[in-house]
Amino acid sequence: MGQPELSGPGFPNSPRRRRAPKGEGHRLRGEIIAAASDLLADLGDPNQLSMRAVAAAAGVTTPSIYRNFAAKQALLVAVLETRWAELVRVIVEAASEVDDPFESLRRMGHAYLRFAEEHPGHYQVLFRTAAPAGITEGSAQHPAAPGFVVLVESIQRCLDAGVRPPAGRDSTFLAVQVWLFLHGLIDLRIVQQFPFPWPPSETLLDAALADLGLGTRREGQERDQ
Amino acid sequence: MGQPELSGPGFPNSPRRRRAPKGEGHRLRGEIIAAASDLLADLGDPNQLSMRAVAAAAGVTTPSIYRNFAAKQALLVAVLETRWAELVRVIVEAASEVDDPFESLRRMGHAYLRFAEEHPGHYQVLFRTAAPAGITEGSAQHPAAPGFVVLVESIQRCLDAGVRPPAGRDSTFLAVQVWLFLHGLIDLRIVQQFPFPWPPSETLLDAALADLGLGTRREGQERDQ
DNA sequence: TGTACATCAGTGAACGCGCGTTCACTGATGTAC
DNA sequence: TGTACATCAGTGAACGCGCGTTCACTGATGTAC
Repeated sequence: MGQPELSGPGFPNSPRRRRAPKGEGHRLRGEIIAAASDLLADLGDPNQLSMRAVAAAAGVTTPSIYRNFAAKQALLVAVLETRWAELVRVIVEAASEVDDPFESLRRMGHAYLRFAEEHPGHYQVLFRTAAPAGITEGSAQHPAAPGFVVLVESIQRCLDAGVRPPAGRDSTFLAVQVWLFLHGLIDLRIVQQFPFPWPPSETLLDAALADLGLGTRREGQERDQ
Repeated sequence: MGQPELSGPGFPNSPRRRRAPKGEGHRLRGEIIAAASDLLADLGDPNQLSMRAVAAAAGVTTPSIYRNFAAKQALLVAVLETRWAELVRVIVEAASEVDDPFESLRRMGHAYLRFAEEHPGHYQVLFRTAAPAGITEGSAQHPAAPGFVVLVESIQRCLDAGVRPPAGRDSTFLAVQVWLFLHGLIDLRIVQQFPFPWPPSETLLDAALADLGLGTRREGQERDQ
């Protein structure tokens, strides 16, 4: 019982999409980005994303996409920008939840983990797609830059609180260490789903922070010089 | 001047491949694996590898591949097996170069880094391709297993030498930490070529080992209990 | 030593498919009179 | 208020391409006699 759902463009009796008022054709643009983003969340690979699938998900025929995006690459760039903004927003929010710099850093890391767990396809796409056109070697203009800056600042606040890091490490070096560890964990465990009896992600992250002297210690503090 | 090189199957005047003696058709099998492996070293993505390209690189027409491999997937599995074996071989060799457990561990890590730097496409493929058929959740049968075991043993030797690791960590946990860090570094820096002013890889690795109490220290040792 | 024949490694052509993209078209929306 | 017309968001059909795979075939290798 229940007809298979044959509707949308391309199917018999498909109702034509109600066309947008003049000058507001760009409304569809947002819907296309959202549709492509949703599909990428599952696929995790831009090569697997077809313009036909995006069109179908947006409830539109394929050529309609080309009114809003010159080519597939342009659509991908637009999706990437929204996903980067989302990731940065999530970790900045998490970091500003509390005042204690160590707890703040910890929450950032956990938020980063959670983003990857909840949207593995997006995490993959963020790092696996060539940087948007116009962004070259310098890291300053990369959409990841604001997020990394927040991490460095968060660690600097811990250092300012009196932590003595291992010899010769500044906040940038420590940020790189934290980021690499988190990325390795996410990529192997969540993205590649490498079969392995992994310890809990939170345990691993907290251990890594503790090893760098950035853990949230409740006793035996050596934070004061 | 100089004719464009039009030779090989499919081109005019192409010399037919000299056929192998009877019963030795499997000789071609090895050449196909080698050709596919070479191509993957550059591509880093099995989806980008075409059977036509493999055939051309092996100096043979496409259908010839199907005498040796039932399908593309079977060829990929065969390539993966050779690449995993190579990676394990390289790190085992590096670890056995010296007796000192700390220096041995350090050399393993550097060998792992070097493999990824020299064959980024292969490193990518090892972790990005679904495990060969028949290998499921248990990690024991995964081709990476022997390599990981060597890492755990190497770290255990350091612990046996008297190192006190951070509270409650055993050699397996420490091995996971080292591996995740290395993988994160390799994936972001070498595979994804993420634009960033990276510190030298060796510096990062040595710092990570030192943080875990596994560094090669020349003075101020606290290894003895 | 010579000839007829079976084997099977490798070939050339073609299959059906999904892809990104293009094109001429349709018809609701909005405006001019 | 009513009608003719311009605009342009969205459509349906098709393009050329590269892909994995299949098929009937070719012809050198090796063997039987």
